[in-house]
Amino acid sequence: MENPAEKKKLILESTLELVKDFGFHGTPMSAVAKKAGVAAGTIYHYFDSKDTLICELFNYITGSIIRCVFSNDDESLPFKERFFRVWKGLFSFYRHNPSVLVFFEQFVNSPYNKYIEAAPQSIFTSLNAFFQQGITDGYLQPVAPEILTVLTHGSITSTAKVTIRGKIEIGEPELQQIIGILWQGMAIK
Amino acid sequence: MENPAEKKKLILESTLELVKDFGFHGTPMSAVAKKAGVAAGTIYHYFDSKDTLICELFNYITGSIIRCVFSNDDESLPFKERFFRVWKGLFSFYRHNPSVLVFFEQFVNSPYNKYIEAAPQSIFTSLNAFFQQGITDGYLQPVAPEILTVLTHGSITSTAKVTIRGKIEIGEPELQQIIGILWQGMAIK
Amino acid sequence: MENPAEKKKLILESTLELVKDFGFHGTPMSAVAKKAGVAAGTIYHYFDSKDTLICELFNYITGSIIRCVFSNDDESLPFKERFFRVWKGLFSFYRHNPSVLVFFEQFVNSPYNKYIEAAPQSIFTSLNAFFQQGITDGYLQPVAPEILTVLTHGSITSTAKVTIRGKIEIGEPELQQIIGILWQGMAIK
Amino acid sequence: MENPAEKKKLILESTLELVKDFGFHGTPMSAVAKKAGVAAGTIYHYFDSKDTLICELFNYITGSIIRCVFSNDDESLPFKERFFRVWKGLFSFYRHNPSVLVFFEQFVNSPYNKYIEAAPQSIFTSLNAFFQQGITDGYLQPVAPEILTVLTHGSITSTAKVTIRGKIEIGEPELQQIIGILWQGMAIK
DNA sequence: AATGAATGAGACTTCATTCAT
DNA sequence: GATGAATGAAGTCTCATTCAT
Repeated sequence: MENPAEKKKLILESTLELVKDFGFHGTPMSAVAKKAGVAAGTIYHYFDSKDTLICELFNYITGSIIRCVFSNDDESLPFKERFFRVWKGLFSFYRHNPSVLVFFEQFVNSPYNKYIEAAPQSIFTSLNAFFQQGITDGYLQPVAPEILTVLTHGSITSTAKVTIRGKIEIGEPELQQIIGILWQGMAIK
Repeated sequence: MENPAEKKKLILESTLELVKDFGFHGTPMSAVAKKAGVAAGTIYHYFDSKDTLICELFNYITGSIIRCVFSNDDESLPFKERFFRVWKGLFSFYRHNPSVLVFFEQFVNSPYNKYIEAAPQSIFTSLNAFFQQGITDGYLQPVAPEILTVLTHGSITSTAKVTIRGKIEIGEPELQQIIGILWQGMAIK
Repeated sequence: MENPAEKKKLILESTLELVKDFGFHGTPMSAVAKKAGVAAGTIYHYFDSKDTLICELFNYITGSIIRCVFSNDDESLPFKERFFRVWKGLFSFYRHNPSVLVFFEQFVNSPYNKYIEAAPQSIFTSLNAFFQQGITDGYLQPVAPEILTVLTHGSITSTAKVTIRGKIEIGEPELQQIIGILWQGMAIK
Repeated sequence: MENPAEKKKLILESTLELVKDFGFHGTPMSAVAKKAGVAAGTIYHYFDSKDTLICELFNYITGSIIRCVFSNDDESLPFKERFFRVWKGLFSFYRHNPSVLVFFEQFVNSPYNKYIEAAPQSIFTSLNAFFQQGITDGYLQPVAPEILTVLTHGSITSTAKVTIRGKIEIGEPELQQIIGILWQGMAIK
């Protein structure tokens, strides 16, 4: 924790956990400070304001989500398998990092979303590229890749949320059904 | 505005608009009062607290969403057409009532969601019944109807959100593509 | 309750009960209205303000206390017995009407006490006269009657309070001891 | 004022003065802050709530009253003189610290009194011990010491209150009379 | 860099009082 | 006379932010 970068990360992670449980407004800076084990004033050495902290946290988790997508993709595999792997990889990431999913959803549905424009990177950009390639290579129907991105990401987050809440039992067979429905609708033939 | 029920509705609608633009915490009771044209104290004749107001508003919009689903369905039509009509009806409703969509998403992704259990009605219940019937009647694949509900509602809200934000141009052809993808994946044959 | 005087009394009694349990500030006019079974506005037909209500209630209970003192006195009895009867009568009254005692003590120890000057009657006036007579008739030591009044009333309220709170067991023998101590100290010989 | 303990004390003393003049509800936190020369929010670093502040203030003045009793007692003196000294010491303390007396009386006669059970110390405990010793050593009549405590404390506060209000002229001779009455009633012989 | 006491604007809420019915 | 919805001033309390140490 002596490393400044480490301390900044510690503050971000603490905020992430708290926002999951209590929301933006249920998370005072004092609570972040306490969870991170630093003084309230210290946070302001790393972030200009609470809003800045929230926005930087969004960029931080966006990076982790994008890395997840890339780490699960393998261009040498058949495209159908790539699609299944990417879907399941991102689903698994959200399922096991519910605080990321909850924060992401809170952020994009809140007034903060106006800052998304300014974000240096986007989950959707990388997924768009993935689908563009699938279309170009003749595996997917020729629709706007943005549409496939939205449908896919929406299905992942929706499924992850019901799974996390435990309202529906989602096992491996159900996942196969869900991805299969999407694939069948999106694929050529 | 003379009718007490009207005034309560007026407060709910005012809150809905403000939450769309400013979020829960960006919407002080004083702003609700001002927009509704009542004194701050008056709100407390109709709602015990801000939390109560928020939760009642959730039930209020849930009712309007459910009515939308029912009003667009017509059991005498072919199931495929019913699916398209319900999807487009709900999409259209969200698209033209963005404050409902934004509030709904903020609510379910916030700590308030723990009060959903206690809600008297649910959007998902009515969609579940719709899909159960499609499965029973042999039009849809035999997967859990809850899964079809989640996928369908997720696709509607995701599409509505990108449409509202204007990032992607979504016209009638694109809608047909999107619903077509889902239908092709979900339908038998 | 149809009689206006009855309704005024009803409001006073309702206030008395509530103040015992919740104090002045813990007793909103709305609670008084509810307990009295009238509308909030109705109270203002009988009392100008909450302060007026509180002060009139003080006068109201002062009257009941004074009547208690007089009703227990009997000038034909020996003075010692009169003293014992008055003491026990007032003690018994407070003990069985704790709301009167609590209200009285709250009132005299609060900033309202500045209105006592304007009160039309006083408990102390009648007790002063009682003791003056005892002094004049040679039964009590020649000290200022106000002093005897204060000592006596203080002993009654103090004893009543500990009795009501149940912290000390006060039975008939203890009462005899207490009054005996006072009498022995105050009486001649 | 640099010492944190000093600032806490400053807030307590400010509250004490204000409550004397305006009562609990006549003393907003903003007034306490102003009198103490701190910001409103600062009070909440030292006390969880207004109720906590009031209760801690009760404990604070209880401590000062108990110290007064002890500082005026001297076990080497004859018991009668000890009694006179303790009575006059406490009387003098209340007389010159009317805010303590007024606060104490307001507190014990208010709904706050339910918190007295939880108080770490009590005036009555120390007086009880004093009287128990007087009984054991054969100077006082064999009645429950709690009774003597109640009578004595009641006589002190009653006398102090009339003195403070200036309604009766209480000089040294009158004090002697009052304590004499009590002593004569309580003492053996 | 780090601390955390202090600030004070502003949030939620209460409630004495009014007044149209 | 009676009602009770409506008012809005004022109260308690929170919390993002600052700054002397």
